[in-house]
Amino acid sequence: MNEVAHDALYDLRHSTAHLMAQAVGELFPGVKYAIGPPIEDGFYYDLEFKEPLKEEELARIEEKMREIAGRNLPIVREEKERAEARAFEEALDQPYKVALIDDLPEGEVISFYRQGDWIDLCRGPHLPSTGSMKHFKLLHIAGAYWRGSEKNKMLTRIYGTVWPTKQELYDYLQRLEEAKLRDHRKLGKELGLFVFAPEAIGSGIPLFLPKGEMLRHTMESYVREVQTRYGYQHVWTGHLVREDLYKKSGHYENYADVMFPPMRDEEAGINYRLKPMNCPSHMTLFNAQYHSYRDLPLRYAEFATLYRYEKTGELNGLTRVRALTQDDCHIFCTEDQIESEFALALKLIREVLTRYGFTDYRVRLSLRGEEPGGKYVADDEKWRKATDALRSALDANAVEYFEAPGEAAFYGPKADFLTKDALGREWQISTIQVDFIQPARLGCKYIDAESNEQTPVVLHRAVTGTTERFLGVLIEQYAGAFPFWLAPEQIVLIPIAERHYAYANEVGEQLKAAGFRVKMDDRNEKMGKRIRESEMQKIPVMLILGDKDIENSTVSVRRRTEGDLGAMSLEAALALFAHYRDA
RNA sequence: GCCUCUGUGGCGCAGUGGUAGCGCAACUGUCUUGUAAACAGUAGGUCAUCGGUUCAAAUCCGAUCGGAGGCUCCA
Repeated sequence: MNEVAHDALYDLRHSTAHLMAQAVGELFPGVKYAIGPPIEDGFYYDLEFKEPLKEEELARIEEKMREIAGRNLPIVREEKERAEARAFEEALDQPYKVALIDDLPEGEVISFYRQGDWIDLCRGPHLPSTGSMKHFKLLHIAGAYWRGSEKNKMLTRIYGTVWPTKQELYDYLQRLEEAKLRDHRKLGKELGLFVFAPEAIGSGIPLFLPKGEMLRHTMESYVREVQTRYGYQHVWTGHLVREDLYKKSGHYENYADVMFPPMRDEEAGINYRLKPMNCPSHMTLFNAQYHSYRDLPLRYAEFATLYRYEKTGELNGLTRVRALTQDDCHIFCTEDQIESEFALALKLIREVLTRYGFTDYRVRLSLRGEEPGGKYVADDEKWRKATDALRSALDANAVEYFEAPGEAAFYGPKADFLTKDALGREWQISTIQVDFIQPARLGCKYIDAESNEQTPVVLHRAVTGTTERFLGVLIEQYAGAFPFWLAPEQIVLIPIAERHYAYANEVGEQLKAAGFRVKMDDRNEKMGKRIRESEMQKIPVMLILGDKDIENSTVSVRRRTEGDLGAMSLEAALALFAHYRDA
């Protein structure tokens, strides 16, 4: 959940959540209240209704809210003793509030806020009265588990937004509309990048059209080139793995239900799994050869398509799929090398994210939860070492981060890079993880300077994370208008009439020879129409070729969104495009 | 998986009880084009699927499948 600054806007949103709760209470007597906090851009309230709430009721609730706001009720704080507070909520038949009171630490003041005859347990603060809440809108209904646990009852959550002025509300709603226009699922269809075919192929498995695959290819080539430059070696480990390996590594215990069902080789009595992660495979590769301390650090990288049986409700366009391609890497090193290897991985990640124009990300240090046990491997000493190593590496590299207990992998803590999609949803892209556990479980060894066997530490690292998700977020970031180097079609040739086709082909061949991705649009359509469609397909450069160009041996360059750049020689155009490609 | 919403030709949409319509795309023809949409014509849909209510269902009800927004999960 996003932390929200405690300011005037926070109070407005918090108070509007109360206003909504009061309206709901008047319209639906007997409704039970859970929690209703302000969030980024708005607020919500979790409620338990006797009957399911229909979306069309939101308008009625809004209307009632306006009426209550119109009464301009003063909002008054009241404090009660614990026993009194508890008895009060019990008398109101508000079990969630009673539970919240029981959770409050001893000695804490228990406060309530009253507006008219409606009252709610709340820490506050709030606006002085209901009259100043004017510019709000209820957005949608969702289910949400009480206390965020799927073991608990599902409550009804109503989301709303509120702003100090009418203009700000309008602007916000406009932003939401504009965000929908850059939705990667919509753009993927419009630009012909990828499709889903749930009936034929299955849910959550994207199929890439030629332009989408060109993007994938460009992205992969680029990362491969960077990784090679940073001393990584690329490996390949296939798609099927014996199930036993995951029992050894600990993945089976934690993720059996997120793996696709096993394929059974009856004759050999062996179960195979579609590979859901690479670590055990890379460690098996490591174990296939003897290693001296001189070999370390050893960096195995792979672009590997993994299969995870994500629950249907969790699938989301390209950002959450069942077939995902990770640019995964496992760095085998000594404890002494952790910090320098982390720094190197960090440098690589920053270089790549910068190339893609990603500046808006934050770093989460994902730690083991408060309560040991659960999925986490129990070895306090190793966790302490791994956590210290990660923290000091982050500090040494002056990385700003926030800590998130309970977000670690079962085998160790991680530094995750999070970025947002068009709708403000946060997605993990890059990650660096420290693992003292799996190498020991899988028997990884190297020989140290004194000829003794040692267990290496493994850093898990992904740069773009998964190609599919990264591409999804990238499409939204650029609104489908990729920079020249990434654009699946970089240059489109538009010969004006049939007699210019031969010249256009000649120009096209020279551009292709220079390594550019060129498309010929020689359809029998008006030039204006072909320009329009190229603009909408977000092709960065258009070359118009007509009588004047043939006569003067030129090409007429049009840059998308910028318009006509005029005629120039092909040599000048090639130099210009080379400049675009490197920019 | 859970809650709410949703499913009409390739795409975007209209049609709330009397057996489907528009725009774009496609196809054919005419036009041979100088920087964001030439003109005319043609073809294309068992209204997601299955079942029910009704004289009659795209329309009402139920189930299933898919999609969306959340929740949970995310090696």
